[in-house]
Amino acid sequence: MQEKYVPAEVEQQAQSHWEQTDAFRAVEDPTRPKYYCLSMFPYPSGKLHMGHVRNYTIGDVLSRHHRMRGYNVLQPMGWDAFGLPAENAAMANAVPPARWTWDNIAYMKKQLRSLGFAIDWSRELATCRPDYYKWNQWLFLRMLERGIAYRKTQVVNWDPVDQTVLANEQVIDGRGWRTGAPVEKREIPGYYLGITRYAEELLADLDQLPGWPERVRTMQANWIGKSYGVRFAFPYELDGKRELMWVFTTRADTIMGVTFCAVAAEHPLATRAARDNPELAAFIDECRHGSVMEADLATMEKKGMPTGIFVEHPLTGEKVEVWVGNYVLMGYGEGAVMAVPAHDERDFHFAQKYGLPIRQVIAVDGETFSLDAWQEWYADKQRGACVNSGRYDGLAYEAAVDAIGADLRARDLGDRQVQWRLRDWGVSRQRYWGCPIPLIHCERCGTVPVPDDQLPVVLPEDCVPDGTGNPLNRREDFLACTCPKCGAPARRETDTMDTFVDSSWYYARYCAPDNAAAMVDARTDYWMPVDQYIGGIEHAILHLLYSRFWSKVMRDLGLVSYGEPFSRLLTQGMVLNHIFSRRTERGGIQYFAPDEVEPNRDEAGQILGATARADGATVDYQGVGTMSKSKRNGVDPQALIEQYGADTARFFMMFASPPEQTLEWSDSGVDGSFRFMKRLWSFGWRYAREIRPLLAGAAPQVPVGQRLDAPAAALRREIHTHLRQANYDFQRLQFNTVASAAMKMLNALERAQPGADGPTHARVCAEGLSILLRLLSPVTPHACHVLWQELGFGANILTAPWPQPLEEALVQDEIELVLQINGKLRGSLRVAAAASREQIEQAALASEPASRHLEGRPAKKVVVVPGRLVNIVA
RNA sequence: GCCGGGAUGGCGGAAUCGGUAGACGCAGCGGACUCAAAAUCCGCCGCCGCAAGGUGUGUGGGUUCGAGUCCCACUCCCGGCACCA
Repeated sequence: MQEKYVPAEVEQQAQSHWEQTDAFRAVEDPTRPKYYCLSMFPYPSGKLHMGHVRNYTIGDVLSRHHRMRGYNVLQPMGWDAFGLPAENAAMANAVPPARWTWDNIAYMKKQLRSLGFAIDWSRELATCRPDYYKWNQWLFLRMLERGIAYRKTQVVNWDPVDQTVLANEQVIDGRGWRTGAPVEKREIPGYYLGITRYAEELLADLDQLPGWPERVRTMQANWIGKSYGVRFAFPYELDGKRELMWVFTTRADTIMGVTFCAVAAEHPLATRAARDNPELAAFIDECRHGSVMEADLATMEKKGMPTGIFVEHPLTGEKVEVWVGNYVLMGYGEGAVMAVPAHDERDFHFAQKYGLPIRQVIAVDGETFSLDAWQEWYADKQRGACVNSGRYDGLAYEAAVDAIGADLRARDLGDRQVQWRLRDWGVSRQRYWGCPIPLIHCERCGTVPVPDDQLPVVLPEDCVPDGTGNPLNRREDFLACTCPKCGAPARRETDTMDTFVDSSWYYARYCAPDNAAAMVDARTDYWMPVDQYIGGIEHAILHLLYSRFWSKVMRDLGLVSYGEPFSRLLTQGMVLNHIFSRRTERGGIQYFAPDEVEPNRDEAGQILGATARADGATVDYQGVGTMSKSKRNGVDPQALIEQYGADTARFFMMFASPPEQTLEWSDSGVDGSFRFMKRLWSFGWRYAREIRPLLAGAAPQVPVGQRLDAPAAALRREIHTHLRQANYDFQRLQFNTVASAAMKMLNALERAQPGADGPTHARVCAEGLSILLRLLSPVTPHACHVLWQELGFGANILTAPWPQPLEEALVQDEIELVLQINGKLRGSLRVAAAASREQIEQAALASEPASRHLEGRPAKKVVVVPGRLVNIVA
């Protein structure tokens, strides 16, 4: 051991020890409690970013902590290796996505290793490897056999210039990111997975996930969106035929207030009406432009046009005009809605805009209905009762819906129905860098599944996308095949799967990564479900919901025994950084890394804009946002690791804020963490020279019943108090205060002057240091490993028992209480720890501040909070 | 727009069940050591005030002996919105 703290040497020593002893290989062992600790696997974007460091440090702290508490821990790692950024990189650099991806994986793996994570690398997987995605294909075919996977049309963003499908991310203000051309909506066929079949179970099982944050369960429940309503039809006669226009509503109680209906631009009624109405045809064409994103649809201007077609109100027979509305979606519900402008905000604004009638049918006592403004109470179905509704007048929401539902059913025009917001999962992507969908198109036999013994359908790895569609469409060697049914020449499907498929079951594959014959095996039963899953809050809905769905499908196929894959979930807050961008000449968007620009700030230091260092021209400031490859605002932790070492980087990430909170990145503050590491090291150095010799080889625990003088007892009490706090914080996953507790322990040990005070103090000090090193070892494992060994605490800190606070060390004779008068702090009170309420009251009333403030008057009331404070109400 | 979350000194954050607001750090200021600097160590450090004291947890109300914490109304910021991952 040397006096100076040199992180590179310390970390090298610890890491080679772990490697030589294969310390983190996880072996199934039914005699020990298992702990499967999983961090969300990274997309290999190029370099680790701070979000990764945060995520994987949290996972590593938990893994190492549980290991010391006696669990058989599995902490694997892999790569979410398919996806769009690889295609973008390919376009920019003319490198095949496969090559780019594997280079990134190699670099990022080196970075992960340098951070010293306790990962079982023997289980590493990458979703772009055929031995992994073979099982995506295999399970897809099983779903197809059972009708869980099926084909229907989907609406996509279409770039008319590049002649390609765009991801939502590639649409900026309704235009293609590369071409700047207005995006069109286009309907194309695709495959869907029937997640809605599991809606009821996905919703109900949220109650069985107490280890998940409440907010995530709420978000999922709202996303699944179970609602009770009525599906009913408006009859109409057109071209001599009697037809029905179906709608769904959760507000059937307002049915007598319907003054018009609205249908999607793609609705058959709209198509029919446009046949001899060029103006309407033009409007429908206009609706084809713009984005398919819900956020855009919700915020865009609501427009409409009458079709001239009238339908009949199902209860009154009254004529109701049908409009085409750009806000009605064909793919959601029936593609048609009833409009009750008096009691629906969107309908209200639409009616005002186009001068349509508004008919009040709900009244609330004491509230005045007005046509001038939308008011909140209109929408509250728990208040009010029907008016202007004939035989339904006076009925409240539930009763009105019941009566109206019954009347519709009697006429065969509708019934009560449960509706879900959740839609089936569209998994087809018109992209190259993904898992091929294992289907063959035969002229004679139609679409034919690839037989199991021909799996996997291997993706050729040498394509270079150029932005003009899927290059697989031009790969004859991939396309050409024979029909498995009839043997005739046939064509392969070129659509690939959504990358959410890859990430929906990787956690199960880690348990049996080398099984070439099956997707999962008995080892999966040992490790699953994941005991602790850790990942960004941005995955709170989609990834987690898809994984839950996939698990239930695998369970129903008899592949696994669990129905929920993740027992406990920690959603870490995002690491944010400033975002700078600029419009390109073609109307696209270009992002700048924060170190490529010089920010302009106002007097308060707020960033207003910036200039690019490269060309000195202005750049727009977009505020802070999540660190991402596409926005180019990630911070590479490499510099941090090289300058300070992995332990400091890890410690700082944990210390900076609690895991669930968002973290706005800033370099300052790392110095403090490095200073702490240096102080820890030099205290270890001093211990080795001054303190340890006083112990004469004795164990570093204070013997039970050992009498200590007051300063030694105080030091020991402080160490054990911080330990008790830290253990509590570990249990509630608040690691920033664990780091604080470690700092407080070191402060206490340094203050105590242990060497100068003889063997008793040395003993307390040795015990304190042994607690500190064990407490800290999950966070800064390298330095703790070396110090533990060099200072003679034991051979290997990984197998040391987790420290527990001792009652004997915590007892106090006297405690200090806060003294308040009328709720304001006026002093303090020292009392015996065992003092009764009466004794405390008397001591408080007799105190100097009490007599000063009471001036002889009797106190109205004295509030005593045991162990905390006394409040005298004057 | 809808769903979920957040806001505490110059900065990151602490405060466990409604009980001392600002723990632990960063930055800053003052001092020691040094020829000097770096490193290290000691002290000070919410705001107003000479002080006594007052005031203070995004804003405005409320409940309570006592509110960062509970209730009502709002503002701003972040995440998600189904093809970024």
